[in-house]
Amino acid sequence: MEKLYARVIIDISHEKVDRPFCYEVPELLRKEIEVGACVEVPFGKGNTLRKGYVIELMDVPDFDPNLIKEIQDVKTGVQVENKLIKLAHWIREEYGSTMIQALQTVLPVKQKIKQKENRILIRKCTQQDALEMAEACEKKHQGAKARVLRALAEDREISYTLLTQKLHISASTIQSLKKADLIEEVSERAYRNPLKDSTFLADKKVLSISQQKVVDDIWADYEQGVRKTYLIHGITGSGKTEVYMELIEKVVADGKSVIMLIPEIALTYQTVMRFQRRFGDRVSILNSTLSAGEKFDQCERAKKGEIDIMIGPRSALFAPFTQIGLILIDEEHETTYKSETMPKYHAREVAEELARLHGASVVLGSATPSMESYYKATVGEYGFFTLKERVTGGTLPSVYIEDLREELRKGNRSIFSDRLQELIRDRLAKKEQIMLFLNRRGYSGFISCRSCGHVIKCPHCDVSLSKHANGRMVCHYCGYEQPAVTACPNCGSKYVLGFKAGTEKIEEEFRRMFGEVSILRMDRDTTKTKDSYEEILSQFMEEKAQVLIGTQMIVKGHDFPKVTLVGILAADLSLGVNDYRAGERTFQLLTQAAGRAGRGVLPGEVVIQSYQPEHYSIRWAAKQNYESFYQEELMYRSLGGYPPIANMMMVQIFGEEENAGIAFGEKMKQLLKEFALEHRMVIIGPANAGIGKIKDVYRSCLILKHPNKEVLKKAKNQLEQWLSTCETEGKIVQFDFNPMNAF
DNA sequence: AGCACGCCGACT
DNA sequence: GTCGGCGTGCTC
Repeated sequence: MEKLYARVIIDISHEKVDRPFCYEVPELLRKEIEVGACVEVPFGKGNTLRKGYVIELMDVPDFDPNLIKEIQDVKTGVQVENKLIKLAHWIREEYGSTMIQALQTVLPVKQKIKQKENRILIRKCTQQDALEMAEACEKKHQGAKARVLRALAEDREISYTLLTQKLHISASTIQSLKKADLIEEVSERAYRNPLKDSTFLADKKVLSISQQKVVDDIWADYEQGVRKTYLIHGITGSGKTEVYMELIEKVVADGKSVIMLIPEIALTYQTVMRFQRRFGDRVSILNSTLSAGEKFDQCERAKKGEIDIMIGPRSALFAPFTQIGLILIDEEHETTYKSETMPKYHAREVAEELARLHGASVVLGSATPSMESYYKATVGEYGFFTLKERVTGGTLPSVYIEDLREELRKGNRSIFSDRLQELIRDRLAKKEQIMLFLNRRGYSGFISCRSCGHVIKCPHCDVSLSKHANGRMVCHYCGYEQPAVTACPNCGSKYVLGFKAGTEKIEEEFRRMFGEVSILRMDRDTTKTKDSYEEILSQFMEEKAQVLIGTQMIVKGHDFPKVTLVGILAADLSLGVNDYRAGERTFQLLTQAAGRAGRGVLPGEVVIQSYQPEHYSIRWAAKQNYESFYQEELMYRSLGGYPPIANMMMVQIFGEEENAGIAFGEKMKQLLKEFALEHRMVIIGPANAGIGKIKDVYRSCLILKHPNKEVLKKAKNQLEQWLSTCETEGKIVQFDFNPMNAF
């Protein structure tokens, strides 16, 4: 029989060994060994037995066969790591990446900090003895030992890192001191809980009939052992969160854990407190503001079963629970659920695979579901529920669409249409709040020459520089900065003008037209520090300002009862981009923005300004009609061969030299020629990316399209195979299935 | 992490 | 010469 080999990662927490080793799988253990299995292997010179995990199985060894050792034993019993490694393997296959990359996304930051910070060495003798020993060592020219002893004479305890890094002490020195019984090592661990203890007030709300129906239906399936994915399409304010909480409670009572994904931006103090009030200290959060140590602690707590519910962004999927019963994804259409680094996985798809591994259900919720999910719901692949009533009360706002071309014809050259101006004056007089939203991706206030049209670009990126309030010109992709130019570098003309960053310009215009009003501005400039985002929102909530001007970030899930007017200043700026999701994104943003008005008792009005008011995304968003938008968008998607009807795979090529990426892409195209012909797979490109260069790295891409994702995965495997053998000359290739953003 | 190997200064 | 501390590098 053919021999079988396994790649094993050794479970010792050190980056250096964080790579696979090849072992032979003995005949006897063949049945028990699978990807994710925990094994015992002889390691190192002394062949000491160590714990490791199988990350891949193969027939051909990737190491000198004479030196390969055999796996000693398999540890049975399912550990958390088992499922996570299986999941990593699936991710690797599904999205294309190295196994190491997949493991790094799935396994909680390989301890690393676990001990290093807490490993402490303690002196086991008196201060006097230590000093004497140090002197003795110095006489014997044992400098390293002496340094340790002198340091320990000062303080009885010293951290391991301080010793090894600042005093240049090697492990062997510490080892010999330990043998001499002069020092002792302790590692202590104290949990840091990011959530402050709070009073446990189970304020359970009574569900509406339609909310209760959703819970009952899903729970009926659950009790019968049916596990599938459900989509809840509920308008803003329809009380999806109450439904989630009810389901969580039931699943937790069943002894299973729950993972709830929330877009990072919506993971605010209020949201967390709401769950904490209901579930007390059995709930934990994971987010980017947590330190690595805190994140690790939360994972440890999950592993030990101290918590049942983990809330967080897409990475929370990898919380080490042994038995997951339910995975919730709120605002499931959000693009942040797609990873932007390798492996470029989609949290929704990974959640479904993870649920399959655990025998769990998945519940997706959104006011504007993604095309993918809605499609699956309508064809019956997902369980489907709709929540149409606002439980919070409040009426849906009246929406007006204003044609900006018409305004221009009338001679209105300001950024505010006549109707918007009129309504702004009205609200200012009534002392009600206003939100102005600028739908502008990249928000760059670019600088150009009025005389020759030359646009000033970043020398490292294929992007125009933006003018900042401090007068300098900045690149938002690489951080490059230079003083503002006074003359055009191309023609020497003095008429170089910077268009101010969108929101800044609006604030200026607003003040010019409506006088001194308290205005808050929210964009990437004003939210640089960690808390500034919440800071601005709470100031607005407390009515410290009457107007809030911002980009997309202001439209996400916040309730401001006093807001009665929402102005969307240029609804179509995101439509122009060459991106098949532009229509969907515009619809979502407009719907969300419109949903901000009239959340309280006061009725709201929304003004959508646009240069193409006839565009279906804008028309249907104004009518808050998801279903009609979906039908029309689906038609365009199917015409263009885009998801959810078909699948696409983008092969992204990064390289140091200009045009080399295109040539390389051409090679890949040739390689796939036969396969493409056989499977009727469409290949588009290679072409330069929309942004051709970022941080001095040139970008190009190749696009593959096919109705069946499996065909694309096969093409990906062929390319991966080829890439592993050929000389890439420093070029990096990444795969992105059904990309979310223009490349 | 642990072990071997090899370098370099000190001492029989 | 050789003994022993100490840093370095490898582990399938």
